[in-house]
Amino acid sequence: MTAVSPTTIAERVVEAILAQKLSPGERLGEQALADNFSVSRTLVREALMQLQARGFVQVQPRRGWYVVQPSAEEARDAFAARRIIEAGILETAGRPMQQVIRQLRLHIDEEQRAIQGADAATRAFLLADFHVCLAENMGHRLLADTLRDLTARTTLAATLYQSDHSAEQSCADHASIVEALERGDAEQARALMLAHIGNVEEALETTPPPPETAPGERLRATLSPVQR
Amino acid sequence: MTAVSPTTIAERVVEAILAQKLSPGERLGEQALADNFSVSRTLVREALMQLQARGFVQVQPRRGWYVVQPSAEEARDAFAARRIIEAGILETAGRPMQQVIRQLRLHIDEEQRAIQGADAATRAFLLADFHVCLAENMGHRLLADTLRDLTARTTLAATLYQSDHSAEQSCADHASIVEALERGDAEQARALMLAHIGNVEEALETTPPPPETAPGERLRATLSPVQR
DNA sequence: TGGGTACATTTTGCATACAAGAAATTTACA
DNA sequence: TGTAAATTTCTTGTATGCAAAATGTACCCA
Repeated sequence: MTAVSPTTIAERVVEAILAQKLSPGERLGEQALADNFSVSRTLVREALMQLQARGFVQVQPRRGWYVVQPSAEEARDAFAARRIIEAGILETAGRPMQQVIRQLRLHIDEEQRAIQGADAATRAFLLADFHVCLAENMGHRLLADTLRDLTARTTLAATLYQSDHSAEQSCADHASIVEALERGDAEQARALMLAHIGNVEEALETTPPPPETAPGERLRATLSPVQR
Repeated sequence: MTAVSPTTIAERVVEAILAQKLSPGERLGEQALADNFSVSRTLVREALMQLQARGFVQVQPRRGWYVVQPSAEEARDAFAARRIIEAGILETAGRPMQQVIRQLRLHIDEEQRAIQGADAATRAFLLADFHVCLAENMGHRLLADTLRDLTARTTLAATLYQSDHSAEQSCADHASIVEALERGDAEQARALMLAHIGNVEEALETTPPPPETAPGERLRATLSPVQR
């Protein structure tokens, strides 16, 4: 297998979380991960420390590492943060957005293909990635990084609180946002984005089944790089 | 010495960076840090991986770890991100802010004391921390974390590009922002915040002396917890 | 049968050992 | 004396070893 740095491992785990191959609350055994990537626990631990700093995993001392299980409040926090950042990005949308719009359209095409063909894993990943792409293409690299983490958190919350929000709906929302941008109507794009985030947030069940204390073992061997 | 976890080490290093005890571009030797904290390189590496994920340090493979040296473009990016986030936070400022304002006033008092008495280190730290406090007190914990990293970056840029912006001016800006909030004039607060960030950004020399390739060795022993 | 204690197993936390690459220094030679 | 090759030293990258804590299991006794 090709060389695996701690950063690579961290990436793979994030992909797996976003693609719902790792559920919130799931335990991440150091040795299990090490075996999976054919490296020593040292590298795994370094990767996990990175992910801890980014808020993807928590560690309970001497107990183990767990995929974060956002509380309802933390989920609301993440949505609130996203609203501020994404609205802000669209507010400052300048004129020359030909290239941006082209890129986003390509992304939406990908989303649509995924909705028809691919698994829920890839769908969720792409739907979240749209927001990251938007930020990146608008020239906000740092905010794109932040959004990558925030969308991961909201996606996690969606699986945890059994969202029934449809991928089709999200994809349609994305399309109308891009249309507004194309018309040069940044204000409308902003409004649509806020509505979209609101829809997704409201699709979460407000009173969830008490987050099962995750006996979900088995670290599915599916930590391979995301196939798109 | 009391127990030092990787996270503790990371915190100390961040404090040292914010307090300008570590300059941008400065090399961080693993062994040097390990000796400093009386731990093994393992813990230091784990801490550095955390800091890498948060954008505080870079690693050049087989060469070493360095405090990030934001390019002019990256600095602009960080300011842009801060504008979006901080303006967004003030935009959504609700009514009941008694407690928030009290806290912020206390912080400003601290800033003023630091301006008269303390070293440049503590001053810079507190001035950046104001923005983190604001976010935190407004209930945006996640954005507060993000701002901690972003303000660190802009502070770094300020030392790197020889900002001549005065601490007094910043502190006065902070005070007028809080005053606007107290009047319930969120829109004004937002405008003042944008102006404040703009002032700080413009104080950076646009064409800096080519960032000296940092022969700055010597990892000052001053990684002790910040004294305030 | 139920409960509690002792023992075994597993897993994390941390240090250390060792290999490999980069930089610094010395040596060789023109 | 200056440049290039060779060697030494330093530093990072990764694995492994060991101790401590937590969990699981067997056993004993009432």
